[in-house]
Amino acid sequence: MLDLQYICDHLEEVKANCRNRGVQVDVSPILSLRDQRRELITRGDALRKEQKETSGKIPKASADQKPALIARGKQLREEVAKIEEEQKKVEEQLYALQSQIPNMTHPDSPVGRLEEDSVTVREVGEIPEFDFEPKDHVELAQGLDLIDFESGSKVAGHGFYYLKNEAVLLELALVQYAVEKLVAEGFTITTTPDLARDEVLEGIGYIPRGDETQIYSVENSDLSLVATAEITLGGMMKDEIIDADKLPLKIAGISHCFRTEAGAHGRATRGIYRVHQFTKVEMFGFTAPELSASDEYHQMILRIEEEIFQGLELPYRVLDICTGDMGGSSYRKYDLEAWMPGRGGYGEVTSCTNCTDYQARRLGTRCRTPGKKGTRFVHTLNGTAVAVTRAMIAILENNQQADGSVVVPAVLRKWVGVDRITAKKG
RNA sequence: GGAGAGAUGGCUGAGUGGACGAAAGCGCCGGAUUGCUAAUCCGGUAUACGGGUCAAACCGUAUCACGGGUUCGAAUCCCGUUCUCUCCGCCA
Repeated sequence: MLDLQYICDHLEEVKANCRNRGVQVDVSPILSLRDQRRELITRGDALRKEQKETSGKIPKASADQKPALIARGKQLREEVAKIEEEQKKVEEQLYALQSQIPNMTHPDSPVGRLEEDSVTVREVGEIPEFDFEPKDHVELAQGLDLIDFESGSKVAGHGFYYLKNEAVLLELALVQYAVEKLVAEGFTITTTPDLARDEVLEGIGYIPRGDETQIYSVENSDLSLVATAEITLGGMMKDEIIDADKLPLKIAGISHCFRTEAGAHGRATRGIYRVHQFTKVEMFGFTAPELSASDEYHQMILRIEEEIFQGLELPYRVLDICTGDMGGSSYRKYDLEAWMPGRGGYGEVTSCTNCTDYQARRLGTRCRTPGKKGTRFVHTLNGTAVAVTRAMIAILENNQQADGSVVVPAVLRKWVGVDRITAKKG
């Protein structure tokens, strides 16, 4: 969330930003709530001061002074309790309101509401020309016995699948390839929990429970299945103070991602484009709280994402995501969309976001500069290295041959073990 | 899952109802001193919130895992939660 003081001092900018983002929230009450909070704190502090003084006098007081002091102490206790309750209520309202306000936006982010308002920064790679009718990944997978949708549905329902045969090797290869790249880039790699506490989800900006939620939650617990390792990677530093000279922290994680995809019915539901579970290698960053630092990190993540797809020899474009299409935490966001012949268009394969201090404030992740007083909230960033299912679609569809076989990208062959995936005999 | 022990500042660790934001040591910062890769001595060294200020200084409040309770008063007593450790069970 945004800083309360910042919101109050920049009310018009915040309101304009909400409009650009397509977020409907009445920001106005925040000023009076802020003032109410301040007054309650001032009054509470004064009462607590008297309370301390009163109770401090009691041990030294004479026997006939004591009853009056104790009576006053009791009275003060009640008054303090009342004030504290009021303060709690006001702060809850403030928190609820603040949580609805999205992050401020990079001045260069395109303003718009729809996906189409995002701006293509560049297109890289050759879109393949086929001298035959190209298949989509579902048909290809069927011909090559790579994905078992029927068993997936039977066992877990629509949106689940079994990868089989070379598809399994391809998944492992993609993960290995991404990890190898990230290690070379100086990331600390992790495998993260696939579940996380609701408070961590909330800190990152997810709403774990409720009608519209994208999150699977575990009953009778405060745990939810993670939608991305962004949650668990960001959560690592919850309530931590990091030495500023250790920044940026470059951490990556492999996790499964679980999404209910509520409300997404009918939208690209074919195949493994939109599924309830997939494997992903995610980059995360904690940087110094300066835009120069987080911008630089953001560009680095984007470069790595591009290099990963260039290495796979897949055509893609980079989108500068418009104000209306980014999440609440985002200050700026780029997507990579790979060409997917089966859809006859581009499909999102990665995404990278600079959240500035928006997530850090709620997570309580700060940094301290040695020798300087105080702490500041760090900037956080996240980006996809490889989302396995999406990358697999792009590989299968772009690398398909007239005979239905699929050429394995050269960089993955050492793990897949073959140059080409062909139909099984028999 | 069962039994027990524990959680104190950057770290180690004392503190079992009032004089405790908290001893001591280490670390760190500043200074003094000594001809010697260092030692010694002195001083300082948390964070958040509110007020205050151009900015500081400063003032107040809170914080001894977290949340509640008892009490005039809680690091200290009681309850719950989380986490850590030890032993047992189970298990990959």
